[in-house]
Amino acid sequence: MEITRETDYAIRCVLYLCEKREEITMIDEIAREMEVPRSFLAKILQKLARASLVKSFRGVKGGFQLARPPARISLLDVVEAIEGEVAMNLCALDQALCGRSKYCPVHPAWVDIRKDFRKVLGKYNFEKLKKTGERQKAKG
Amino acid sequence: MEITRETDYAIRCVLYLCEKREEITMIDEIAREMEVPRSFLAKILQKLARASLVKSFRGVKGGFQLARPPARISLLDVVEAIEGEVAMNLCALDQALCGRSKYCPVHPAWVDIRKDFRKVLGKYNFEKLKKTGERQKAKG
DNA sequence: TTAAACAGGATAAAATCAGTCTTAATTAAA
DNA sequence: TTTAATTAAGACTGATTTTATCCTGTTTAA
Repeated sequence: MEITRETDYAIRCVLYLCEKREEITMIDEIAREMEVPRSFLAKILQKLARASLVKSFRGVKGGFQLARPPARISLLDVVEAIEGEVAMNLCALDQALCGRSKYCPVHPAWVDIRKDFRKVLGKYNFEKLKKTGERQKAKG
Repeated sequence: MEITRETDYAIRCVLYLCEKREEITMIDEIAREMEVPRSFLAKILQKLARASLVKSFRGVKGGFQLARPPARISLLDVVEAIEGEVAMNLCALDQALCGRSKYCPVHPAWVDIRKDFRKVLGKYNFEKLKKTGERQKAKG
């Protein structure tokens, strides 16, 4: 049921890149600032890049940059970039994975639940999260 | 993000006990009919009993029985009986588990998301699931 | 008293998670 | 054109969790 630590790291990472909006930021900096192991973070950024959430630049002065505005990146985007398609039960993704499929009374429920979960996670974009963070900080 | 196989077994098990409403059913029968390893199922039934979803009877003629009507057992009940409190991020359960708590802009989101997820899972009770199953069967 | 059932703890194999390491490939700048 | 800085990709590894099994003890109907 929980997201993995990897996903948690990924979220921190996107959050950091949101602050650095126009700049190209190196793995080392993100790793240091967000307290994520550097080599693990490298893998995570690769996944985020493959999902087109960040752009990568190789070579000297290389690094990473958000691929679109924070308002257009949701928690769902990040979770699915790292963990693959969200679903509480794999049978909700593919009927074939559900051995007991045909007469399983729970199957339609899992399909609906998956839809609801995706909607909930999709509601939170990083622009919104950033603002919440700023309000918190203001309150002390 | 996914429920474990254990939880999946638990759901099948409750489903089976729903059919047997007034009877006391032995582990062996449930295990055989629901295709769940017997010794694993024994553990699962213990958890369901501790969560007061089923009643257990020891000794000769012992077995298990639903502790309340199917309409009053939800998917949330079963998932939490097996996996503990539902949450995508542990920080949503306990501020203290969240090292970066105070200024983490995502924290309030996890708390909301947890609430939504619980609500969604709570919507499905076993009476409803049973009916869906019957409709499916009728359609062939 | 006995046999049939569940309770609970110890143990173990398999899978997944959370990383590390090494060897490319790329690129700005000397 | 060489070099140093940077990411890309895959192999590998240790720790943790999942998915069980087994054994001993307790309860209870007959």
